[in-house]
Amino acid sequence: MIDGRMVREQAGALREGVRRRGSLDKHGPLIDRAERLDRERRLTIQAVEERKAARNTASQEVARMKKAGENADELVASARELGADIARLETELAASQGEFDAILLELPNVTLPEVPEGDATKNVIVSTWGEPRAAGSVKPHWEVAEKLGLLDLPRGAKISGSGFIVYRGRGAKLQRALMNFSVDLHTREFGYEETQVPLFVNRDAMIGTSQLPKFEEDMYALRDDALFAIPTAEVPVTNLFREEILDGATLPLALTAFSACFRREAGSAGKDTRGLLRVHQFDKVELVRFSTPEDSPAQHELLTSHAEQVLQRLGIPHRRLLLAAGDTGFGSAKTYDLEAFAPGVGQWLEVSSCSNFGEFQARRASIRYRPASGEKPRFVHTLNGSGLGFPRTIAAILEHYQNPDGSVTVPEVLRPYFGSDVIR
RNA sequence: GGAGCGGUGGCCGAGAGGCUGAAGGCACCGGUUUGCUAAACCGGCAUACGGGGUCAACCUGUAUCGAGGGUUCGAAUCCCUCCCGCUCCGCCA
Repeated sequence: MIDGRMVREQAGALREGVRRRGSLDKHGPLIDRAERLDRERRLTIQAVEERKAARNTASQEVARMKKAGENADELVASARELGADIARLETELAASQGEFDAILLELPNVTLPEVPEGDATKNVIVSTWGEPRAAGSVKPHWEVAEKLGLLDLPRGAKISGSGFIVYRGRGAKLQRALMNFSVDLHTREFGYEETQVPLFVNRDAMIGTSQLPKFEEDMYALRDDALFAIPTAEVPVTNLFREEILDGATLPLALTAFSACFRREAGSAGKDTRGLLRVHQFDKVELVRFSTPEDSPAQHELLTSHAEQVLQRLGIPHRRLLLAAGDTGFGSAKTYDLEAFAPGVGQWLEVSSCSNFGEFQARRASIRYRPASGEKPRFVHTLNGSGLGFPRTIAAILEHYQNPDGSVTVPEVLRPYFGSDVIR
């Protein structure tokens, strides 16, 4: 969340931030309201604390008088009145403070200056890698997959619903090869610590990484246990250090996690949902980094390059997009999307989204670091990106590596993990 | 699921209605001293939010002893609910 102090000291920057996202109409009035609440809140704080100070001195005087054997009844009575006053003011304070806090949770992060303003049409293609095959020159992945027996979509729909994928045989194995290859790459070459984390997390964790309260309808929830299925391993991994103060010397921290991810995709029914394009449950390797504020822009480039490396080693043509403010995620200050080209469906598919959250998540989750012994704790910057999301990566492989006879060549780096060089 | 015990500052650990923002120790920082390392001694050492201010270092108020409520003039201390940990029993694997 943004710093509450910004409401008082930099309301203009906040307004400019939401304007660049194209949501001034929606968030502007919230900022106005927050400014009023902040003034109200501080006046009430003063009033409450004045009375508490008076009560504290009175209480001490009562203690003194009783010890001296004097009658303190009168003072006790007046202190009791103060207490009633305090209770009333505290109710007021809780109301304005509560509303103020709720607004803070609703306000998106302010994007960095280099992020273009406007909606997705203003996204910038930063770079392109590889030679995409002509759109429509090959069959869409679902046709190849069906012919080769890699996916069983009807049975997935039968046991869980559409958007729940059953991988079979070499389809399942391809996924496992992808997992082992990527985790090995990130741990061996790029220095990430491998983690395995819970797939269900509590509400505090979801708030910490800013999935909640805004996007509750997109989450699967186990209401009996007050747990949510994670939409990405970003949630458990980033929250690992919630309410902790890290030793500055350990930064930057780099963690990776392979996990299943669960998304209800409410509101996107029927949109790009064929085959592996948009599913409710999928596997992904996530990269998470924690850094100092000064270092986070460089860490962001580094993390994005790690995700890109996966695509390059796989030999899949792809491009990097700098998302415009309006297309940048709620909590992100800057996001690169990596898109792989899938010639069968003729589309660029988002396979990774690499974001620098600044201190937005760290503030919510209270993840701090001490720069050096004796110094004050500061919020870390959190970053994460997928490296990569598997269904769309598999879609890209099945299309890019498709041969005229309908077989699919296995990318070279996967062969040691997959066990053969072609799926036919 | 049942029973018992426990949760206090960066860490360990006292305290059992007012004298406790919290003894003592460790760690850490500054100083003195010994030719280096080490030791000894002295001093310092929480966070958040208000207010004031020649506004990053100063003064002042409030809150914080797992969380949230309650009793009281006053709660780390008493009561209730919840969370977490440990031990034992039961249940499931």
